[in-house]
Amino acid sequence: MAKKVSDAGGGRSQAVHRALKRAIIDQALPPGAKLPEDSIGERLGVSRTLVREALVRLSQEGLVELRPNKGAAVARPSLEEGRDLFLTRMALERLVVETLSGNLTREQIDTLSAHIAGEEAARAEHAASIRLAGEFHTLLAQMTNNASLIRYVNELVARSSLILALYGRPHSSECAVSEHRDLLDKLIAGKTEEAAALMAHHLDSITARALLPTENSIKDVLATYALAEGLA
Amino acid sequence: MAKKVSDAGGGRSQAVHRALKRAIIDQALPPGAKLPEDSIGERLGVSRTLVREALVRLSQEGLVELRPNKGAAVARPSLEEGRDLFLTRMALERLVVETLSGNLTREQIDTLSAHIAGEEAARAEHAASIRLAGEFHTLLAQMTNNASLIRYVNELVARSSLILALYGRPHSSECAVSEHRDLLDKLIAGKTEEAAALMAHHLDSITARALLPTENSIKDVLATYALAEGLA
DNA sequence: TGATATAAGATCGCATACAATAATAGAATT
DNA sequence: AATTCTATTATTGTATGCGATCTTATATCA
Repeated sequence: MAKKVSDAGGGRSQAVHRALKRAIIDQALPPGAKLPEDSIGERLGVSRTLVREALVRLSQEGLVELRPNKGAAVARPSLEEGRDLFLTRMALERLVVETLSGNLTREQIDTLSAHIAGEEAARAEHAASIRLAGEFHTLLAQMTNNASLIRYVNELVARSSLILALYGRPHSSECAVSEHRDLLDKLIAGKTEEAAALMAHHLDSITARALLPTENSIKDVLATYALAEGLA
Repeated sequence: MAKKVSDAGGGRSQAVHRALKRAIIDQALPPGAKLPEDSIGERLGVSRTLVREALVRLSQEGLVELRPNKGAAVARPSLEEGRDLFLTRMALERLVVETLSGNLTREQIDTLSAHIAGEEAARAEHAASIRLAGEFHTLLAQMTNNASLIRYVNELVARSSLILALYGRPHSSECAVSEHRDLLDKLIAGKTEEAAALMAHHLDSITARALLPTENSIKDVLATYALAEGLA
């Protein structure tokens, strides 16, 4: 039984997929970045075929755009798409919360606590902080053991990083870690409705920090001019 | 500008994807059916490459299973997956209802009414009836104009047909058409909570008709034996 | 000089070829 | 006859090649 050269498990196409996905989420490949099959394959040591397969998968996940005859690029979701995405996230994460509330095992609680601690520790590093914040949500989803739910939450969280990259404020640490802590407390206590409300508020804050500021800044700009013109 | 030979739009791979998807949903390709790349390609007049691409997409949608080195097959979701799927569907379709309630345009109402009429008309034909029932839900989702929501509802509705094929009762016309009618009425009237409740009940019925009967049938079988043995 | 046309290069769409793995059938052994 | 081993065949995994399409640079004309 000859050992495979070097395969992180599950076929080399999946490896390419994971590599690209990671690069996109970490914003090493920013929204809009061109993704030529040749160069990627060359860089990763695989043929265009496998890159293509990975790109198809990524496009299905909404992380890359596949423009016919014009090549693939990292997706640049519109503001409307961003809004819609967070609405959908809210519906699904409410289900997550409802499923988990009062049903967390000791082990799960420890895992989540440890993760939150990790978030607090990594507060300084911008890149890691973003990733960890997202992982908290996927971790919760994971614990529901609901395959569809897990898949969709994973996808939406991944795409959220694109939204934040495009429209998020530079300095905002996307998720207030304390909100994660509070949410966990409610989940442990089995206060389902309070937990759901917290999750809603939590996602709303993220949305507000990312999507609304654009509108606000317009208003701010106008306010400045209004003042200059003596218009209240 | 030479015209393309015959392409229903958007690349031939997508055409293969649509063809297979349709065949799966119509249950022409039942759950578990093997999907060899070259026979499909031969039949559809394309190379394995394109078939492969379509299969990858379908696997991402949860309609086919991609067993490494062992070929693709139409997915055979477990009962648990079925349960989870309908739970997730419920969360998303609740959002659909909330979004639409009281906001349907005259045109949309007409479209939906016409569709329901179509469902009533096709009540006899088993295959068409299944498809139309699903399309009612995707039609509703479409009207939200929420891209993520649309995609996920489409996916889940498609997969639902697999669940029903596997675990559904032979004669049950999956969706009671009257429930669609009632739901539409509530949506028009803007009675959001009632509409949501109706949708929940509607999906619950489907679940019950599909998932629970398996347990019931076991009981039925046991009942038969019980009778034969003079028990109960 | 600026705009348009045209040719060169890069990149994609798709088919095909070959290697690797699994499935199958047949022979040999017990 | 049943079972294991082996050879054959079918099917998948991946790379590569060629024609088509897009992109760009260069040249031509107003």
